[in-house]
Amino acid sequence: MDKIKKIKGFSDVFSPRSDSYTLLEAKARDIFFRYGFEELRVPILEKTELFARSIGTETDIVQKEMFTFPDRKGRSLTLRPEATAGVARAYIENKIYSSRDISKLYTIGPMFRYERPQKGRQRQFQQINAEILGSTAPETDAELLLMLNSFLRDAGFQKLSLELNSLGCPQCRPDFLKAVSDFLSRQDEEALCPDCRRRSRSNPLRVYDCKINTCREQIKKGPVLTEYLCGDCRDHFQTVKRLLGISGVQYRINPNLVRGLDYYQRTTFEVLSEDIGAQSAVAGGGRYDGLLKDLGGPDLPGIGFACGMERLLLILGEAPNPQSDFFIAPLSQKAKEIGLLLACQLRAKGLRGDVAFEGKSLKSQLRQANKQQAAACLILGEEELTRSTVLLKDLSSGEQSEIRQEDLLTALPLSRQ
RNA sequence: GUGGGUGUAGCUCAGGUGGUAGAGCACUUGGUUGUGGCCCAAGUGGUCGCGUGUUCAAGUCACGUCACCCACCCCA
Repeated sequence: MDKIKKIKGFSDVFSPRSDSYTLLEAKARDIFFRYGFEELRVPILEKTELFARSIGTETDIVQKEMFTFPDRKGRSLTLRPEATAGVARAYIENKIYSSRDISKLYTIGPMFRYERPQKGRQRQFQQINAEILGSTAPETDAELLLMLNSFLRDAGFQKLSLELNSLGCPQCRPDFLKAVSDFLSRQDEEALCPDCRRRSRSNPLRVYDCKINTCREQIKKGPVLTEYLCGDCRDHFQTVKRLLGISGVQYRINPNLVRGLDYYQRTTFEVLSEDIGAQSAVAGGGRYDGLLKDLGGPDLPGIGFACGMERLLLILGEAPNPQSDFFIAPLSQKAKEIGLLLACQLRAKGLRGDVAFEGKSLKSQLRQANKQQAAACLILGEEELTRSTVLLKDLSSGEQSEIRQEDLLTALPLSRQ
């Protein structure tokens, strides 16, 4: 029989890696709670049209990166490639806006993109998402970034950098796009790389993001986005920058920061790490004021970010194995019963530990206890049973003493505090 | 979708010019009729990714195929 193997780009996560996820999630929940956010759980499967309409039919994500398939009745479904579309859909469908002006929502879970896997990129990956719906105030942008910053710092990330840009709005961006197109069409085609020649027609803004030196030289002479921002966008961007400044958040303006989802406007940002390979963005997001309306909802604004857990954990490295408080080594059949009952009592008091039921020698049981890094081994032999005691061996000092079973709890050394 | 790299024990890897497999770690047991970590000894464990070909003989050579990794692209 052939073994069934997992599919490309998916992974099985065992402890201690799985513990790292839990810990990171817990930190996010704690910070987000303090910022007044509420958790929203949305489906991971949606109608394909939702993503096509929100992310944009011409984007790479929709064109070639989605897990899309027909259901049993022939309707096209897609495993979500990002969270915002589903959150927006849920917000509209449940008319959340009718009972409150502002909604602060977060959601944590798996996303799916059909890409070639590499370091920091798998086909199923875990994201932490936060969205603020219903406010155009630049203070909202700043607050969201402050929260992201606070979460990342709390989780222990030091060397990350924040890049910021404004993409303008439907009033001013068309002028800029036209200027870019005009500029590119006036350039010598030979000066651009083949990709950029294609981009200059399909998605001119992307040319600004090209890493080829000759393209960079060319685009340096091109129109600058910030000079095309309308008054409102300029003020908005200015305020966001000022608020970040007075809050002590370090950031860098990156006028070439173009994001791959069509719904973004005005504020966009990415958080980058230098230490995790080519896929360096650990978080990213921006404002999407037109999205809800485009999805058939009310004309309300929104802003949000997504945080890639695998990429963050790449920086954090391996978590230590969890330790336990006790390991019970019974030396007879009867002792296994007593051991089971004692373990149950200790666990009821909040301690963690195992009982060995395999009937192995004391020597191998102690080896096992040591391997598990248990703080103490409780030996239950014939002599102990007749006296209703246990032999308590402290595994770090090696000292042991015989104590009464009812005194166990107070006598145990603790592995963790 | 396009490149490049790697597939040998549970893990990390050795195996000049072809002669059907090794180390370290891990695991099990023993060295102590009931005592871990260090040490010592023995033991378990391999269709050498898979297939075809060349050959008396293939882990080693050729072709194909699959998987994984890294990068491009794109993004969390």
